[in-house]
Amino acid sequence: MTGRNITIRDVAKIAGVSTATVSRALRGLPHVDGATRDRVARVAEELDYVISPSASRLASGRTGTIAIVTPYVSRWFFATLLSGIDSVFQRAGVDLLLFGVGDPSVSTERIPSERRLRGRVDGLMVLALPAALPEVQNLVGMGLPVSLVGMTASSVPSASIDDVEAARMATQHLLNLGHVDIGLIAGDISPTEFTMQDDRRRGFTAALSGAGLTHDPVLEASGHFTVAGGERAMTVLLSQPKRPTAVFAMSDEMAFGAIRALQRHGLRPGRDVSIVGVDGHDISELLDLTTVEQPVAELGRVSAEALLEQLRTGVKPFETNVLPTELVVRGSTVPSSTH
Amino acid sequence: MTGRNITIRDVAKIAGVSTATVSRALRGLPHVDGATRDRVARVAEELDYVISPSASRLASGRTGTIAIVTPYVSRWFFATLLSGIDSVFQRAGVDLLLFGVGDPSVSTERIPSERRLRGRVDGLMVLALPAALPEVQNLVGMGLPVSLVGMTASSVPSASIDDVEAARMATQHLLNLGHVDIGLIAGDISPTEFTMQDDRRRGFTAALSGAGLTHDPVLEASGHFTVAGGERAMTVLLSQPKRPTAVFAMSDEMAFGAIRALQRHGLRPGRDVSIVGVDGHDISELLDLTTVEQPVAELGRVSAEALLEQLRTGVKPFETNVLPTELVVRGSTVPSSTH
DNA sequence: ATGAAAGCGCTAACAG
DNA sequence: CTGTTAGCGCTTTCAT
Repeated sequence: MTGRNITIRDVAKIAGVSTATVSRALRGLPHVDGATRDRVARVAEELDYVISPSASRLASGRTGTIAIVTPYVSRWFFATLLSGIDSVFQRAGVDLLLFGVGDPSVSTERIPSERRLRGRVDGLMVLALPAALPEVQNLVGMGLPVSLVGMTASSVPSASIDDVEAARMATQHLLNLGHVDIGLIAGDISPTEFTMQDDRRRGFTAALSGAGLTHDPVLEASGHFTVAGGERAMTVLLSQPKRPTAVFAMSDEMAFGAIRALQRHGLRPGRDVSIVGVDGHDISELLDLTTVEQPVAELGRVSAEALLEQLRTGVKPFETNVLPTELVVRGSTVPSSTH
Repeated sequence: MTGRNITIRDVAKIAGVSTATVSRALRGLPHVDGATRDRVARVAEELDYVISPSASRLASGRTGTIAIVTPYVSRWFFATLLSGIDSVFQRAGVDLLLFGVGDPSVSTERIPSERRLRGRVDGLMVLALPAALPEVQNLVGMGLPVSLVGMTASSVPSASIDDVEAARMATQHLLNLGHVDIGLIAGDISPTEFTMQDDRRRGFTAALSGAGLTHDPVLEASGHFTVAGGERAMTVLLSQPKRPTAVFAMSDEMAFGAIRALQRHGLRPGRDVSIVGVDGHDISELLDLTTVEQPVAELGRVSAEALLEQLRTGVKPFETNVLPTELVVRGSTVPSSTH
């Protein structure tokens, strides 16, 4: 449209300096005279000049881009993480490359290969993917700076919550209310290598043990971490001779489904069966669901900052950030009536 | 780690051809002998060679990347759009650059400037931003291929629903149930240039007119398109002498808030006040909310495909895709008791 | 069908 | 503090 694009050379010529100086001046590098810097800046401004990213990248070897590898992009937890991550990198002027890879228990083929990423990004963030998956291990081990959220791997920076503790808190809350027959809506029956799930189960059983109880397998059903799954799971639990008086759902979305199942059976959460979840989903307050809140956007932010740090200093922050969770009591949990 | 990166030259040398041929062969360009192509492919494979994106971009002028400019990334509507868009471009091997710009009525400074985008992306998608904003007009007018979702602009491809019709359907449903005192929970009081809102209001009033009614301003409150806002709006409506027997909320999230307000007042949606929303939010079924569903992920997909088409053929698809909406009746709307 | 060669626009030593 | 000079690794005419 407007003829040839303007390049660093145009700026250099008009400002009466070399391209190298323009480059230094515009990037805020040291060893540039103040007056020179100003002049260059002014000329660049006037010409509406922008550094060509492709050229800059080719010459410098840096991409100014990081990849985000996530199973889902639209589900609440991931979308919220994403917004936290986005806020950090946007401020830093780093571009985000989004890789939605789908449910890893269904297929892992969309997890980008090392080849796909190398030379394309300066670093990557991996969100709540099973660390044990070979594809994920490749990502983490490829030498690029990495930061994790909702998962951990040895000597890789990460941000997550203490899932054992979160589940323990939720369960302990039910115990404190006098419940004994406590049901569990877990994620998936198949033994994936997904630690989060194991951790939450461990917290659940630990709380029971602490109260001198043991987990009756009859009181457990799988909710696949979805609303629909939670509903099915609760329905199963309700159709048994031994009904739980309270249920711990491993996620709020499954708890939503459980609430729905109760309503379908003419039962009311709280009054008839107590329900507690984990997450602090947007909608939980609306549904009056007791839950253990985790600071989701903050998890994204913290992990993003760890990666940014690494990108800037070149030093790998060795840290595993564990953020606090909080029990928020609402109407879905009440004292056991047999109490 | 493994010494120097391998380049196109390595492949060329080993395959015994020129770099030009390697380039053609690997990109599937014509005028390459079948045998040659195979040999090159094999060598590249063995060497685990990948075209350097930066170099390729610099040389070709194409980026293989498109920008997504969206007010929010974590809110349901946008996250769902994003997943639809992502599915299209990921299959096409196009990278997504995410620009979360925040609520445009609060600040527009994060909307990327033309400078920030030029040379950085081959095209862009703009999601449900007020088309009248100067910053948005800049984006759309900068000459890059553009595709819109949830908004329209003359001679720019887009995908959206008929907001007038959606609102009309919702309102007509209430009228059909015998309601007369119908409240409106609108988005924002300030007259932004955001067409969606105006359209939905127009559909609302049109339906009323069709029934020989007029919209009483006393029955309107603003819900700011959020759950909390919807709750406040409904509370206002309930505290007036003239209470509506039914309410049309311009979005499901506002309807959720309205439901919550009803509950707080000891009222039940449906039985006491009928509520209908627009969106088809994930949670609507859970809350038994009657709503006019729009195909959100599909909107993203359709618009993404329009952009892809444009990128590939260079021809601008002139079309404004209007996708159908559907009234889904649930328990939150019942016949007027005065009927 | 293939090769030679000229860039793409910038950065990074190295000199000065 | 500033300029010179090689590239970065590919794509793309233009020849052959």
